[in-house]
Amino acid sequence: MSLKTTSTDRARPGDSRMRVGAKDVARLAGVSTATVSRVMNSPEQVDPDTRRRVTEAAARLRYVPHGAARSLRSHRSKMIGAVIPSFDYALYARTTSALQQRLDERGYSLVLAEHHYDLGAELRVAGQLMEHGVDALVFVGLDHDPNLFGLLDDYGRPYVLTWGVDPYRRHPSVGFDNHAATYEMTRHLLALGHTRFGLLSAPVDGNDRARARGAGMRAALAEAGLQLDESRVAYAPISLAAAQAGMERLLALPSPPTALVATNDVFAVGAMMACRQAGVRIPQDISITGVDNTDLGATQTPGLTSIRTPIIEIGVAAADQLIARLEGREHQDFQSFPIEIIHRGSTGKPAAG
Amino acid sequence: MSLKTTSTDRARPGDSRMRVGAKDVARLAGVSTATVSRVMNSPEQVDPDTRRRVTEAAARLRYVPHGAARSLRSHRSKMIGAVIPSFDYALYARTTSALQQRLDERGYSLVLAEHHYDLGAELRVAGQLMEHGVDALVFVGLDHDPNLFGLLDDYGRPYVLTWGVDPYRRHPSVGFDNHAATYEMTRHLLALGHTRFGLLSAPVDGNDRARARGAGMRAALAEAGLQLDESRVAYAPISLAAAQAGMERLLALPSPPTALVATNDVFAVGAMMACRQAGVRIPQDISITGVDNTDLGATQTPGLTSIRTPIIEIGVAAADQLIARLEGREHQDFQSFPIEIIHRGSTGKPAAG
DNA sequence: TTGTAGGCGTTATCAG
DNA sequence: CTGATAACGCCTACAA
Repeated sequence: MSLKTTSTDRARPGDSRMRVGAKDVARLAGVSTATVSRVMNSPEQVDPDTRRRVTEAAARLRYVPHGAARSLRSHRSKMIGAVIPSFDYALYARTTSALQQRLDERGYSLVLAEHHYDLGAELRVAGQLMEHGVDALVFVGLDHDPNLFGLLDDYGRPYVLTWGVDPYRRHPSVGFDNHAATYEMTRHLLALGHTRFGLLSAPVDGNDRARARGAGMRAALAEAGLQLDESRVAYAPISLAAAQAGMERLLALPSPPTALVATNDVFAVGAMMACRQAGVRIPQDISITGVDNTDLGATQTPGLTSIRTPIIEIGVAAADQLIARLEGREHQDFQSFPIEIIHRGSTGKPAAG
Repeated sequence: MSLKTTSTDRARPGDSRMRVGAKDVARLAGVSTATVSRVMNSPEQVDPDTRRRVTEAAARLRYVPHGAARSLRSHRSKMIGAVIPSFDYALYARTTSALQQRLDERGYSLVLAEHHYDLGAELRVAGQLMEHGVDALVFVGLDHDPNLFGLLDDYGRPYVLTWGVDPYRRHPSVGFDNHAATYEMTRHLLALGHTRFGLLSAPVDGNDRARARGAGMRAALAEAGLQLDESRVAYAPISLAAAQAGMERLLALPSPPTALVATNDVFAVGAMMACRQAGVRIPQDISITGVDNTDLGATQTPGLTSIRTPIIEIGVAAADQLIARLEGREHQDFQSFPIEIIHRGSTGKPAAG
């Protein structure tokens, strides 16, 4: 049995463990609870003098409204749910940070869940967020368990997909063109004269971003009459060590690539490490490119050529869209932000011969 | 009387906008709502056959319990709140990720807020989390607005401070010895023969970690009969650019440091960039050390000597402690994890003469 | 093992 | 502009 002070002690003076409720504020201010509620939710409807009395009483008692009761009655929780692959990954962390800041400015809180690239887990945690009564939901990517959309439909509240724009316009989404990112990058490498390409990618299953990025590269190659040799493709979960291991395999090939496209900066830096250890010079022996333009890549020697993606913009736009929808204001269901190659020292012409 | 569409109506196209409630499940399973509730919350009290019927009915109707109603009645929301400085910062993101994973395993969700190093904002968002009815709270660091603890006391629910251990044992806390981190690092640099030290630190106001790390360095120097020249100290907000600017100032001094202690890896890498641009060689001209042993530092050339801090352990321990307290199980209020120097190429003996 | 019934604290409705 | 009152959907005694 617990030795904790029990709630029966609350009768004792000075040990008032009772929660302060609207009723207490109402009594102190000499009004009804309805008026207290109005002061909290639509102050303009209340006489300034009454309002002041209530505000003071609330402050004096340190009244904190009971969110659950409010949600139950009003069907609004002032919470937004977000399900992301992992925020032990700089990108999603930054987007999520932007999202949270924007929500906070508008008086919303963020309930966050990860799924670690398991779409079944994503479905499960999305259900938990609905259980908590979030007013709207944010997801990453376009690939999801088919049941997710049924669940969302039942739930009947706004949601938005991020980091990609649904080409079929079935689901509101904000992001950028993942396909174009690697397409442009590959064009850049082709222009430098490369013909032997390698690809370091995240597993594409359930990951539309990785899939689109791989496709973008292949499209650019096809336009140049080239085809990606599948033996020069390595898949790895997003971690430096895994990327490094994948790159070691590519370097050990009889004729390794002279240009490596990594689908994100973490992979690119892992590849750089493998090159350093193997004595392969960048960019003299191999050019390496990333996507997302993170600090990790920018601070390498040489600096990593990468694609700047709208990491912050996505978070802000997602927040703005959802809040606009919740408040019945105008909004855009689909938004695609521009991207841009950032040239640094990790790319160059292939070695002659 | 309820006007809810019954389960037979739900096939009707387009009209099923009514939320499915326990009542609907009860009707379909031929039991009372009390039994539905029992199946959800204490299944072992229900006859296996009844349980199965209810479970099936719930699945069929895709019943999602209404968390707000549950919270209101049961005083448990199954949500844990965390307030962190920023998760656009790899460290806190990783700790938070570990925290979230652990909570998820135990059936809790995470409500997250940032304060961007503003203790007033921290107090405010903590109040919001309480409003949402979180069952417990996690904070970063030992420095907080004095009113925060009053608020927490009113709230009467568990909380834990992280990334430091309260020396006075006033507040449950899990972390490590920030003072020791830079103390050990400075000893290492002293042993290499350095005497002219620089410090690159976060602003110490309201940031006990930064303060303790600065103090640890000064303590080691004092033991060696040295004193840190305040002109060789630069303060910067946590960003590469700010750190770089701070380091540029130190490098421009008449006699710049031969050893730089940065209070975290981001600062150290910013300093490295400033050195590269200024043509200052690492470690021949200057040794640089970080704290936290992040990928960012590990992948630099040369690799950054840093202190491994218990980033993951803190998150797991915080989750475990709070859940144990919520469930009335045994737990440790105070936990300090070990740290360790990771030697890489960024440190060496000072140039002769 | 299961059902009945009341209320958690707030807000929406309606009347004054 | 303000007050009285009835839900919101669930859980928990208590009774059967």
